[in-house]
Amino acid sequence: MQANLQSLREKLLEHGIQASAPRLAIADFVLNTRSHPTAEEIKIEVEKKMPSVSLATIYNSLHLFVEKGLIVAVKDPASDKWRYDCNTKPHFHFFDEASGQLIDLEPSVLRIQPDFSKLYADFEVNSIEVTVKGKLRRSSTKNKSSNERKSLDDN
Amino acid sequence: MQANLQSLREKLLEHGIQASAPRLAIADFVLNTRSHPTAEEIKIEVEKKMPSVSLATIYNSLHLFVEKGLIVAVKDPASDKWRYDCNTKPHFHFFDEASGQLIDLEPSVLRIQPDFSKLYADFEVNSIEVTVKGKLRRSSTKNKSSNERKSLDDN
DNA sequence: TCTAGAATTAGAATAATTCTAAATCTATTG
DNA sequence: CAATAGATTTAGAATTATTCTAATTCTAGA
Repeated sequence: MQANLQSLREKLLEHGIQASAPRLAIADFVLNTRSHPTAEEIKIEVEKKMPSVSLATIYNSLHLFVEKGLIVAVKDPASDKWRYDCNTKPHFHFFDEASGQLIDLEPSVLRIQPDFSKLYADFEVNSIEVTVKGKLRRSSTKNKSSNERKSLDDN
Repeated sequence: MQANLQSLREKLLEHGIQASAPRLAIADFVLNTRSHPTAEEIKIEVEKKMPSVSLATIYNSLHLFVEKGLIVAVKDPASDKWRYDCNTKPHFHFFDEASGQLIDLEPSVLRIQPDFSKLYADFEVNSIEVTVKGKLRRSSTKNKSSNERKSLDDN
């Protein structure tokens, strides 16, 4: 991540976020993992590079990132924690009831067809959130890579 | 509810739940509202009839009801609270971003078509949870009745 | 009526998040 | 380059929903 520190700074600026050392460290981790980390998990990771970082800064930064559309907050289906997702494109989530792991699902795995006359008569719809719950099959390829660092050309 | 106290007792028994005064009072409220109340809201209501009830009993009873399949727990999309839903049939939720209100949606308002080859290759699916977010239209009929007491023949 | 187990209770404990107020940093201006 | 205003960060306290604990009360059945 040393290599793309400059591009990370630019990405923050593009989103109207003033860069600072803690924000860069937080963004560097959260934008490059698929693991949907919690604030506490992000702190543990950021502390490795920046031992002085406080939890309040983690929360401040995450709130700002969410507000500016850099990342998305997702409520963990099982615990009372918020998780942070760098995938801001429309997608669904799979919740593995065995491990508690949250995994992104491409939009193509589900087609959602609203009955417009029923739904839109009463509601003005902004978003549709879908969480599929169940168990990961052990042989899954998605399974193996889901916690890895994102490759750089990935989005 | 005086009239159907006996049937309420039977309903608990059918679900393997031993009836007690607090449990009957809690069930009487939670099974007869569409408002998806929180534990605290349930306590306020139950206290009107039973001022001695403790929050611990509310939680104990709700956990038991959920475990026995009498009701369903739903995480509030905005706050950190659990809400309790007497509708145990498959359905979706609408979250009104203006009021914070959670409203049941009949399954017919959305058709969900999983791409079986993509989804079931990697995952064993137990449930699909859908929350539609947006704003209630002011003229909606659902809107007006959504917090009312359920009519008795309603499920 | 007795009793064992179940249910209830008050209040303490927990844990994620938010708040507060002081300290530090940073960008900009003179 | 120095001064400064505003932004950022920080430690630690506060908040809040929920869970835990241990004592008390209730209840069903012997």
